[in-house]
Amino acid sequence: MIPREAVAVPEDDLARTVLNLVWERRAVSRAEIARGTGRSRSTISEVVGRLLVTGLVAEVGAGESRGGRRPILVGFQDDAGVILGVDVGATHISAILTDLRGRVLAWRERAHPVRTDPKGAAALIAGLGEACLAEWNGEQSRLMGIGVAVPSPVDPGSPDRVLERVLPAWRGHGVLDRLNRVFGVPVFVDNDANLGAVAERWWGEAVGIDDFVYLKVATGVGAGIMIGGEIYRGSTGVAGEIGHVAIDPGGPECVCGNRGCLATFVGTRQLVDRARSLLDGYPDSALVGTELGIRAIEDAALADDPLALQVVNEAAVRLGIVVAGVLNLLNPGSVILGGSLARVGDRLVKPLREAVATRTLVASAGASDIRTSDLGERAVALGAATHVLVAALANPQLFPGVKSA
Amino acid sequence: MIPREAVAVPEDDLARTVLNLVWERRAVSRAEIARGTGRSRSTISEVVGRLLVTGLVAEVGAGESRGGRRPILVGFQDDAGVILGVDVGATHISAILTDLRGRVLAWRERAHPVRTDPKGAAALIAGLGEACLAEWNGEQSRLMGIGVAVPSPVDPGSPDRVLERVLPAWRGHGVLDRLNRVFGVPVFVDNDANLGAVAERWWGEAVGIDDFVYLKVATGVGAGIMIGGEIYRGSTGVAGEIGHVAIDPGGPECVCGNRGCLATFVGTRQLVDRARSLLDGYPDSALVGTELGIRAIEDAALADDPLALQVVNEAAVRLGIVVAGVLNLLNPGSVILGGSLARVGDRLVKPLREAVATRTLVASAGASDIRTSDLGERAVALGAATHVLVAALANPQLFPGVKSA
DNA sequence: ACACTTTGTTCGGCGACCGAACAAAGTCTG
DNA sequence: CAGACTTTGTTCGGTCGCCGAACAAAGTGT
Repeated sequence: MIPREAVAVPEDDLARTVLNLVWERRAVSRAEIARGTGRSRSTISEVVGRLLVTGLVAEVGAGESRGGRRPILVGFQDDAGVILGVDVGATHISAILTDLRGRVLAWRERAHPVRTDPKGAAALIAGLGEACLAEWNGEQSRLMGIGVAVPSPVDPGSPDRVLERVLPAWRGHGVLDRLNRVFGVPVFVDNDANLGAVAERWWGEAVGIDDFVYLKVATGVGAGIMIGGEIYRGSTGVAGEIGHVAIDPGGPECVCGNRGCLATFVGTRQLVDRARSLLDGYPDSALVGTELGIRAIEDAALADDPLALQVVNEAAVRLGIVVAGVLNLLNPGSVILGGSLARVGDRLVKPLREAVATRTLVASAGASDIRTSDLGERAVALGAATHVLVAALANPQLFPGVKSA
Repeated sequence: MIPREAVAVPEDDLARTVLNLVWERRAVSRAEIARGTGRSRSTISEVVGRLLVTGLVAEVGAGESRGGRRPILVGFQDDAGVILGVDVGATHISAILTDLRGRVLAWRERAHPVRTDPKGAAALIAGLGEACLAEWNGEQSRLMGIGVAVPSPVDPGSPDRVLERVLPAWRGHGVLDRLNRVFGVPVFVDNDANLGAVAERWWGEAVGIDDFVYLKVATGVGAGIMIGGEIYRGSTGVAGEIGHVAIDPGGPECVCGNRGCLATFVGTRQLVDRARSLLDGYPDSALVGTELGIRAIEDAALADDPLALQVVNEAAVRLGIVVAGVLNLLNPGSVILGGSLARVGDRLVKPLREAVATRTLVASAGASDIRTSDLGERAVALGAATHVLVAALANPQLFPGVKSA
């Protein structure tokens, strides 16, 4: 529709600043932009003029008068581009298509043994992505980029686009290159917990919070650490890999070789095993005689089944030990619980808070509230897509139709 | 000597960049600066010209030819200003005077009951500062600013210059205002562990490391967290206050109300108490019959006294539990042990490393080496002074003789 | 109806920065 | 050892981003 052919908005610092301001404020007048950026109205007028032809912003009517002529509102065009987010989990793969405001345009999920069949996973990712685009039914050329979440650390030096040495079994399979070829857009990768944190920071419980920790409790346990509004990856990219924090010196041996790691107590497999071993003590539990699965346990907990609650409780206490350490060390503004276990809500958070209270200073514990995510199972895929949006807002060349001069 | 009267170098971005480059490279040609900053030689020539008249940089001879005319080296003048750093400890106050390269020009220390006598402390700080300046015997007008380390969290929103509500007993005593009035220069404040980390990052074991944790073990235990080369303070300023991490659910009760806090095991008081209770088991120890003090224990440990080594060992294991958590969570490039206990060196680090090894993933533990500081007892005061240097390099207006146009 | 505000545009001008040109002072080659 | 080539640092005219003043348009209040 709109002729969008490599319009010139180079690495223009001011144009980027204005674009970000318009995104944040959704619709804002040129005069307001001038005040917000400290530039003159004449300069802003010129910059906005260049942004208008990219289609990323548009004049969207008049605003309220502030005692004089009514301002022309310049609004960010959320539908100027779409982003694909992919969540590669241990057992499932899901894909999400969003606009530039994080709205979900399409979603697809499929179970897949990711670790043992990387080749099939690559094909499945492409397929789910195609399916999302087909469901959306828009022009494919508006696809800006693809974000991929992997259940594994990433290289902190070059977390972008590259990276094959993530999943050991995936080495050399060129999954990302393939995605790039199939869809013809840049591909970004990061750790799943990190991207869950991104989703919370932009659309969830952590909006406006610069320092917080996102705890993903699903197949495994991992933390995404946001510091100063940016993902913190550590010196070698394994920051937040808290599955192997030792919380019980006399605990069971872990695959990592140590004893009593958090991962020996919390995680899909561990909770199911624990529930099974408790079955005899809870003959009235709804879980007796069923095929035990994590989903069933979570559902049972939501229905206040005593066995399920006991399992959740124990997990909460174990998590609480680690969360207490996090609070004392990092003093985050918030701790957000995500992953499937977050579905049980207060049944997880309440005992966790209690465990934390006995292990932290009032000053640090009081400052950060602990809550569950409400983004649901799509959180990580949404975060993956958002990661691309963040990259584009920092470097508008990634937006469709915006090219350097 | 040099007429230095408010020469014009405003918030000039380029001038600041050039100044920082010259500081880093110590002496560098204009052409080299042009290459390093990406500006043209003509532009750099003009900027350097303005910097020369401030006295912060000077032409310091010719460099090696690279196949053509020999370059004129522009060198940073380390003695263009001096900075006062003050370490307000729990039992001692010390002051240090440094040049702009962290060289110690003078040092003074005195025991003082800081918590119970804030008024006297304020006078003592001023006195020690005056004494340092007198020993140095230079023009007082070259004093750029004062950095103060306090054994208490600071407000993350405004860690600069202000802040009285730090030490409860110090409230409203206007110590900083008084310093400002007496010396007529800006005063900056921060937490002691944070400033210890700053010292390590600029002059110690962490030079070139962006993400690391500094652990100060002295009267109490505290951590300074450096992330991306900047001090991380947390959402309410208590990040790094790890004294009350619970490491032993069955441990002794702590003043904070919880049980088994790190602070109940490690710290001057705790180590001395522990040594006393072990005396009976070590009749051959050199510490038997002496007046037990932390310094004596440290000295004994350095002489391989078995009792002292046992005390250090136990502390190392306790610290190791917390360090392991830090490594798993933050994956820092390094963990640096400071404070008086760091004096014992490998006798602390070796058992600590062992304790850490059984509690961390190979991936994170292997990446970050754990070592002791070699900055000694002056580390924190040095860091306080360095904090002012950092502020000045970010905002050259703070340098003497540099004013806005 | 009038004075006053606010918005958005036009236009002349300032200043930061660049590139070309040049002199000075080196190195390298035959 | 002379001549060709390099590199440095300066000078100088030109470009470009941004500003401020001025203005028309479109509001608000009395």
